[in-house]
Order: sequence, then C-alpha cells, then structure tokens
Amino acid sequence: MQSSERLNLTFAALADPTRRAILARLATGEATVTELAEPFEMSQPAISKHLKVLERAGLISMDVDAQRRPRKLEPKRLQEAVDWIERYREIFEQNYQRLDALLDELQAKPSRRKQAKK
Amino acid sequence: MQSSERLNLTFAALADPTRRAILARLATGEATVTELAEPFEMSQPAISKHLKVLERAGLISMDVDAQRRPRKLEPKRLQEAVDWIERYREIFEQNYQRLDALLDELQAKPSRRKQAKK
DNA sequence: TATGTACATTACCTATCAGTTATTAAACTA
DNA sequence: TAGTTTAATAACTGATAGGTAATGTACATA
Repeated sequence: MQSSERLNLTFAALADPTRRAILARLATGEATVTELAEPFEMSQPAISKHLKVLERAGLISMDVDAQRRPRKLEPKRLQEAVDWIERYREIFEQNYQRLDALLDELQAKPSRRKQAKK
Repeated sequence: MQSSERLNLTFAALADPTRRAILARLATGEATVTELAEPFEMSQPAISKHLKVLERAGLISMDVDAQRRPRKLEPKRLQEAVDWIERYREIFEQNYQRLDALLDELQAKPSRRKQAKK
C-alpha cells in the first residue's frame, strides 16, 4: 500500500472518539472484543466495525484464543502519522523563526511593519 | 470546543490527501486559493471546501488582501494531534519494554513461553 | 450431545463527504 | 464604467461512514 493511502486510513481511523478510546485502552494491554465493548453504549457489531477500521489502518492486530479474538496495539502506524505531522510542523516553525528574525531586523531600522501590500 | 471534538476535526481533516498536500504547501508559507488550487485537477469550489474543513479544524487561518484570501498554517492543532498520539504510544512502549523484560526473565528459567491458555 | 459464549457477517437506514456546475459578490484595472 | 479576477455560496449527486437488529459460526462445557 502507498504511504499516502496508509495515512488516509490512519488519520480517518483516529478521527473517531470511540476508536481513539479503544486505542487508549489497548495501550495498557491486550483486550477481547467483549472487554473493549463494555465501556460503550453501543452494540457489539458496532465495536467490531470499529475494530475492522483500526485493523485496516494497521493500528491494531488480532490474536486467536479459542473463541476469543484479543486485539493489541501496533504502534508503527501511529509513528508514521506523527512523522508526517512533525515534518511539516518543523518546516513551518523554521519559517516562522526566519520571519521573526526578519521582523526584528525591520524593527531595528525605521519601522514599516504591518503595512499592507498596495 | 471540547478537546475530543477538536481531535475529531483535526484527524478527519488530515485524512484527506488533498488537504495534507495543502498543509504541506502552507508549511512553506502563505498562499492564495488560486495558488493552492493550481496543482490539483479539481475545481476551485472543491478546494474552497477543503480549506473550510481545514479552517474548522483550526489547522489554517485566513487573511484578507483585496479580493485575495491568503491562508496560512496554524501549527497549534497539529501539535495537539501529535500529543494525543504520543501519549498512548509511549504508554504502549513502556508496557512493551516490561513485557520484554518479563519474557527475558522467563527464558532464563525453564521455558514456558508461547504456551496457550487452556 | 445440547447449550451458552464470543464474535463475525449481513441487510438495512440515515447522515455526511467529496465532488460537480452555476451563480454571486467584491475588488481591481483598462 | 465595463470587464476581469478572486473566491464564496448554493443546489445537486453518488459514495461512504456509523449505527441498528437479526442471524450465523466456532468453540467450550455441563
């Protein structure tokens, strides 16, 4: 799968509060579907759907234990998401610092700041 | 707005490749709608809609310059998104390290690893 | 072997999303 | 002032998301 496609799935998966809560729970350790469903006022199939979304995004994986299907967190895709954001945030911060320096320099000389382009 | 609601909007906004490309462009500096639309095979209203999604999420903001409406990046919400992810990734990594240590310890004694619960 | 448990799958509904074309508004320019 | 540029808005469409209830399936156990 393409990196861009993976990011689509990852960010879409993270956009739902139920799914974020499931990930938060799984950060503390494996859990079965019943355990994961317990805190929510939602049907079991609804939780299974959310789990499928998380699985397609590669954020969690499944084990098999008799009729139980414990899920666990897969942090790799979380890291990819962070990496994407950080890259652009850093470029921006650099520009911002350059802009700041420029504004400081202009202020040192007779001020022309805040003047609109005419 | 609630923190959870903000994360919903932020991650949903990041889930679209066009919107991520717009953010990437804005990381290098301000740009008008026409400039932002140029790389895409998409109508101007479509881009305006994407910008509205990014704006609602607080990821960008708008200036006014005559009939132009230059947008710029607002990195605060990007940071919030990173913070959310990192929190749970870290908890997980800690557990993972504990698990590793436990497995090492078990391996030092007569091995019972990989035995399924019966 | 019959029953209960854990979970997946299916069919369905409604709301939202991502795009379109057409139109409108505001500001610059010849 | 007439025409052009920049961008927003409205109305429409098809696809997808998130939920439901009903059903099916695999396994454990009495």
